[in-house]
Amino acid sequence: MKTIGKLAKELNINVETVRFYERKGLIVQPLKPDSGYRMYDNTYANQLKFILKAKALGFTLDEVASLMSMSGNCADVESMGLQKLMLIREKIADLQRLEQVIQDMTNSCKANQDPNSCPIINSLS
Amino acid sequence: MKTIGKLAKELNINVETVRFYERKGLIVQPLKPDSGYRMYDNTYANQLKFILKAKALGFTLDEVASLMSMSGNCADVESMGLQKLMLIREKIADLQRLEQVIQDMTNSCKANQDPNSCPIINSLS
DNA sequence: TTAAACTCCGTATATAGGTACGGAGTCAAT
DNA sequence: ATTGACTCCGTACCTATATACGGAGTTTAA
Repeated sequence: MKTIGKLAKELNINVETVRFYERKGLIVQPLKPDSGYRMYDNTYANQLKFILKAKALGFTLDEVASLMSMSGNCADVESMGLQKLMLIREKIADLQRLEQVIQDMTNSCKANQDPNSCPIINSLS
Repeated sequence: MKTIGKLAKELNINVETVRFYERKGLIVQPLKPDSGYRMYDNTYANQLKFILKAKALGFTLDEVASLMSMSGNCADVESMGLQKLMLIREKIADLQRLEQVIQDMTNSCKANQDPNSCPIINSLS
């Protein structure tokens, strides 16, 4: 059993973040003995690690809450994963289009002879 | 010369957005005759189109302000474009790694026989 | 035993890029 | 002349994800 400070330090996150996740309903408020201090056991650490990993995969906190409430129903979880996958692929495609446009622009800058007329500015104007 | 409402409609943006860009310093407040109404000429429409195009390319409003203040100095503009290009490429690489991870996860869901144990949840736990 | 460190709670602040509101004044069409 | 649409301004609100603050109570270590 550890206080919120120890827990946060162990997970390398902020104390306020733990309380924030509690307010968001991602974790439940743990028992608070006489002192009024929250006391956490390892199941809390594991839940928080789950949250952090899912977040790192690009799931929003609301989505993390959903994942946690699915209690392992594989079809539901897979469906959410596939949905996220589609979004990721769309984002990649968008960024690749953007990459092409900006690369073309900067290339025409390189080819440009007149330093006071910029092809990028011109193509935006 | 048109009022803010006509201008906004022409550009398919919100009146409040025009005022917001003014507050941000992206455009200057135009002359206001007796009525107190802002009156815009075409140079404003062109400036706003510039802003909208640059925004669509992923430049932040602060960056757009910089671009506009460079007054066509091509080297500076090119440098900002290259910087943006690097960021875009990093984002693409990040997303592609993510894509791989989530795809592997959902694939192992498909291969999973037990509907009450989910490989995704397990790998997050 | 006392001082430092920690925790409590509610609320405010931050980012980016807007959107919404409300009361008062103005313009345009009938 | 009136009514509806438009504009003014300042300010509050929105999303998402936290972080910061302040005053009061608690624990811990020297």
